[in-house]
Amino acid sequence: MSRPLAVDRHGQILQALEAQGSVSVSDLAERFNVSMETIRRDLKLLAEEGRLVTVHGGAHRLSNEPSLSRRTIENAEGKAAIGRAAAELVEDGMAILIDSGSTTLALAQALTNRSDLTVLTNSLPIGLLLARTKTIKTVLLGGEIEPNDEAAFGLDTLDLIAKYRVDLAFIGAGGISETGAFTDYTRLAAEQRARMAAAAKATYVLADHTKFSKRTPVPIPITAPVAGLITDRLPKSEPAAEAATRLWPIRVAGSKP
Amino acid sequence: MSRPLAVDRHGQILQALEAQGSVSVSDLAERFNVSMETIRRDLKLLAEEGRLVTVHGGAHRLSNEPSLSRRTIENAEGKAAIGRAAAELVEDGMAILIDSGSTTLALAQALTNRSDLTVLTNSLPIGLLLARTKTIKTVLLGGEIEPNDEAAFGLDTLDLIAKYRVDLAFIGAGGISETGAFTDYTRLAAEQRARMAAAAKATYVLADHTKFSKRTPVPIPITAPVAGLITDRLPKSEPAAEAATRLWPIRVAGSKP
DNA sequence: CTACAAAGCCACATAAAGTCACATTAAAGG
DNA sequence: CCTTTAATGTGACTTTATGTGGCTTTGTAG
Repeated sequence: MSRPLAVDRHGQILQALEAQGSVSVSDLAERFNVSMETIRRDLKLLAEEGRLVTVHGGAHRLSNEPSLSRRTIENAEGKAAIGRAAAELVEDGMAILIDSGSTTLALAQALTNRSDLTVLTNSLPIGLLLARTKTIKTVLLGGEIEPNDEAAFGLDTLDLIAKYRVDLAFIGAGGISETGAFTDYTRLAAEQRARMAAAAKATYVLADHTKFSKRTPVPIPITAPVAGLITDRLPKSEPAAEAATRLWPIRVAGSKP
Repeated sequence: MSRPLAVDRHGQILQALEAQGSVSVSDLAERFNVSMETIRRDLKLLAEEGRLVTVHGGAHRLSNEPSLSRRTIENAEGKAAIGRAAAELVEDGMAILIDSGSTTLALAQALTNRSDLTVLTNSLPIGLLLARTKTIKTVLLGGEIEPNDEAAFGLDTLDLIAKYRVDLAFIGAGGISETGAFTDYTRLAAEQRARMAAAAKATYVLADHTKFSKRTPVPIPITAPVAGLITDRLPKSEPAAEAATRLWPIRVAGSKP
């Protein structure tokens, strides 16, 4: 049997670290189908190179947040599936816009092995991730950085969005209302997402199933037609989910298009 | 039997590498119906030409990671000292602009325990680092990302710089000429650094001692007065260093201000 | 504070990958 | 047609990566 390349694993470990802040030995072992011992050896190696810091149970990024943020990222698997499904919609040569958020980050992860793409994003982790591929042309929509999102929001960002026109936009949402509409936490974020949609020929909303039971105060005023909602599964007997199915074309990641 | 051309195989290997980032010996052997030994010889050859890096089990692109991360290590101690010295010039409540580069990244590191600051930067690592402090207001000057610098350059970035006015700017330089002038690798980078200086009441240039012996083609057209050059030590009998001492106020990190 | 499960560490086993010398084969050139 | 040469394959041996099991350490619930 041929063996997968260890360097690839190392690269992906570092990427996961960049994205999530910390990783656990057991998760990585499961993800790559190798023993925990192998992962430990990987982490030790990367630690010697000064690329991460090992801690009991895993590793975390250097410089910040020594608190072993043990919160495994919420519904990581579902988000990864959404990311892969969304990536399939992206064709070579396209210019696309990717919103900030953990679900959209999964899309960026899924795009890292692509080339001949132009990606606009307001998210710093996404920008850094894609720029490092060196095969994807990346434009960062700058502005004031919101620390919780690690992304730019504000007047400058809106200005920049208006200067571009892309084939596809992938935006996130804070929640989905009982009427099936997408909602957000703040006026600014909602407005910005709407402008992103307006800059694209077609817009897809990425939202995992937990969003159907989340209610956030501000409706996202999308004027452009939404090409689809991509999610990981539709919760039964959830009014928001039922309403959404009537409003938007829905694609459930993993099932046939 | 006629033999397929080896050159074709080399081309396809490089193409696969470009697309996937890494390739494995066993996959290639199967794909081309040749022995693993032949593939190894191919990879060795291409590695000697500097087109890829061989690893156990296969090969991967050279560009992948060691760009910024490697430069950061180069003279890390001297750069950290410069960073600390520059940080002392920053007072609470100030708005400052920090250029991209490994030396300026050291300044950002030195600022992480501060608060009540507004920092503008075109560097993604610096932006992410400072945003995570949550105590420093961070504005990312967006635009097209240059993968090697992991920072934004271009028309959008210049536009954004022009919209702000800051107390201090800390900029880097590619090298220092025999006449003591600061130089850069490209026209665009030089112009952008000059505009950064123009947006500040006072500008400091951060350059470690290795810059005195580096020659890069484009002079940085700074019109605003330079408040000082901060370095880690002045090389003896280096014309660039002598010329610089006559042109700019120089502060050597570690010595008295 | 103790007990116990999870994580880490170390030494050893093993299979895949690498290396090298040598054999074989196909193109190339009189 | 024969010889030469470059490319490729083969087999013996070495090195590397990974897994396994026994034992120690660490973290944490009770």
